[in-house]
Amino acid sequence: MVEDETPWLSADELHTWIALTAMTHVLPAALDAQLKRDAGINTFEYIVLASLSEAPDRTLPMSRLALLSQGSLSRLSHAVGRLERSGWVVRRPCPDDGRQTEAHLTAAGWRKVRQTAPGHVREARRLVVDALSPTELAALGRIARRLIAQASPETAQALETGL
Amino acid sequence: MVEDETPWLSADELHTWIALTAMTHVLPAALDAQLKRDAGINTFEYIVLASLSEAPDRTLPMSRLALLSQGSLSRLSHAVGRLERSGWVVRRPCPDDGRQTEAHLTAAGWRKVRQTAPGHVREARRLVVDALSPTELAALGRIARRLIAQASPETAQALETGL
DNA sequence: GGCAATTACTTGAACATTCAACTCATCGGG
DNA sequence: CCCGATGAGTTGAATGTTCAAGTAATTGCC
Repeated sequence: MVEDETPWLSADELHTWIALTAMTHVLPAALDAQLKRDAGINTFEYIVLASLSEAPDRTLPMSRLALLSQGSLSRLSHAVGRLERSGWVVRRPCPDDGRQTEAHLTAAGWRKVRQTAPGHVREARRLVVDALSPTELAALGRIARRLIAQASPETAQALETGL
Repeated sequence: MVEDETPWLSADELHTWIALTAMTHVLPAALDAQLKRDAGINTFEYIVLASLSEAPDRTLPMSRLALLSQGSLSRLSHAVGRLERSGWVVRRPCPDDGRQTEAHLTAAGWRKVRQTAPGHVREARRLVVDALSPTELAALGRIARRLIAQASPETAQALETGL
């Protein structure tokens, strides 16, 4: 605990800071609410389903899925458990490597994604993409990538490569 | 469910969207981790303590505190319960209105805030305020307020007035 | 070629948040 | 002045997330 200058924020900085924290709270909550209301799943589960739907053979090993969905393996394991109980995903041992488990999107899961995606994208447009000018949207993207690099270099790395 | 054009995102829009969602995930997580590590409390509890510390007599009715901290009354009630068990807050009936409960920051709670705030602000600077140019920061503030207005008009309203 | 790490996951308990139900106080007609 | 509606808050169960511990397969190295 070094005894340095108190690094308090200026009025302007504070104003922005408050808006930023409110945004990081309100935006995910709105997306989550839309998904729960219209599809009965939360954002994380949606991302899992969507990631699988875009994978070759609609199948991914759990560890790769955890990277794509930006969640811990434990969180993913619980979530896939729920999705499995709903009949949207099945788990099976990976042929190549006995340690790995692969998650596969079922036909019902595929239908679920197809049904759910449009509403979700519509909400993303309404809340963000169409609410800003193209210039602002691009600026937001640059700023977001900068902040991610600062807060979580691993995530920044994953975004650059893993797309 | 209207059968309109599929409203999918362009590559650029998608790129920005992914960065934005990653940011709204990674930034709160980093702040939360710092507080848990250094102070043993989560962000919500910190905001509650900080709000009380700036209130007249370091006291606020629960409902006002819920507004300031942007949480439900139930969430607040549970959180204040924890803070009370730690000895940082006490609850007492409000003299004017028997329905209300006021939360008051104890001396220990005041010390806790004083100890915790500098590290939190330092992290806020490191992750955001000092990571962007003043121009970018201002732009981020404007954009954030716009998105809040879109996703949660009540919150936008609260930010304008309730500061 | 055996065994100590490491990798890939799962599990269950602890914790936080939400949701619905409930209590208690006050307000506003009739 | 009483009684239904509203407001303020609490509570407990259900759900989701994290955390620590555990299992099973595989790699590396001596």
